[in-house]
Amino acid sequence: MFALVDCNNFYASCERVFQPKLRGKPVVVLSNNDGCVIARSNEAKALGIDMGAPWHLNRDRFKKAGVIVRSSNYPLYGDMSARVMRTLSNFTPELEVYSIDEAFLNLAGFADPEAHSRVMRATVLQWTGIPVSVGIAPTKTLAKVANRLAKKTPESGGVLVLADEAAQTAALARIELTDVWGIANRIAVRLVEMGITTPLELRDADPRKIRAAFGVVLERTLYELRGISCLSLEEHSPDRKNIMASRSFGRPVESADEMQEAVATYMSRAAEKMRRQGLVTASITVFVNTNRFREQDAQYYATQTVRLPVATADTGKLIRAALHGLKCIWRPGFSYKKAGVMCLDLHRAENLQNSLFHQADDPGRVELMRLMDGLNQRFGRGAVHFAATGTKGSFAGGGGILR
DNA sequence: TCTGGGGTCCTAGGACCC
DNA sequence: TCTGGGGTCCTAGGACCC
Repeated sequence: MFALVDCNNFYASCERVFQPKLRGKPVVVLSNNDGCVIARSNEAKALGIDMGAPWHLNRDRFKKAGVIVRSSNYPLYGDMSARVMRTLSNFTPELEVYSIDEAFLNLAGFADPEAHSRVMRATVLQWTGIPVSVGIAPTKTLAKVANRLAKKTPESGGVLVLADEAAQTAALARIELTDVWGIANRIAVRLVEMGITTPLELRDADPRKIRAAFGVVLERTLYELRGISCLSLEEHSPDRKNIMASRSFGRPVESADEMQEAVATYMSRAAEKMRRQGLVTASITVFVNTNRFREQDAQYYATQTVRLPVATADTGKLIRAALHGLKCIWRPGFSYKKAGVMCLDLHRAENLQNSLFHQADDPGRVELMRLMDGLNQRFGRGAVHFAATGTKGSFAGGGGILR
């Protein structure tokens, strides 16, 4: 049995923990630059406020309705998330932190998963102040369905189990195609064109047809809806494959100096993230965009990928590379709205020696190779392993004999 | 009439998630 | 004037290899 624990209206709930006067009131949290709505309390949802609603188009309406507005505070949400996850880990041997406000739990072996989950839910509320909902089912996709219904059904007390096929069928009859995990608008439209208009019809469709039309991902969803588990719990999150740092600007940027400053800032933020995860990058991409909402303006989007001679997380080197990339794509005369950097080709820092000495004529490389050859001749091929960190164009590192 | 049969790697684009 | 910021996976097609 899987349980999906999802924090209710997470960012809005975090704001409430420290400002009790917000309880019972419509609260929304805004994105960066107060651009648009990214979280709503139940009271705000009841007023018909949409996710993603642009703030500047709704300011007056919110004011009239007495909506309380907060700018987002990500350090707070990250901290609250860690507290919730720590609390959950007391209730299961296996926990997958799926997002900032969601976790999958393995509840196999618990005699009464529902009772267990009710205690867990009460404990999270008591210890952190965050209300959560719990959906329990034999597959992750059905646990998502159960969670959604737990939120929609006040009588459930925030915990809902879909153990048998009868319960699952009744549950699937209550939701739309796009409520199913993995189905968004585009796929829903194509499914409807095929005559599949509800989650139940998808569950009971021919898996081969679904695979032929949509691929293996949706085929898995179909089986998961039947209660056949295709997605397992992933306790240890694998290394990131990309790290991005980007922002929309509050006002359009037109000067190259200002843009350089922004790109340097994003690059150093990305480098910090990378070091925290023990990673280094062998290439970075810089991108700039004009404002896509201003259709009357000339549009320009550009990216430039810069390959690094040496994989690194060194902020100074990365900023120099990013600024070089920016120079290649900078076109004066445009009003830029957004920019960012992305680190690709990530490696674990401890495996750095593989990417560090790309350049055959690097004096550090030459010296290292000579050393390694000598040692490998004495101790056998592959006997010597070097861990190195690159700084200032040369190398510093240590080696060890593996066998 | 006949025109190998596999592989891998890379990139771009499309779709999804929170 | 003002419309978020991150991520993942899959597929198709081309280059290239033996």
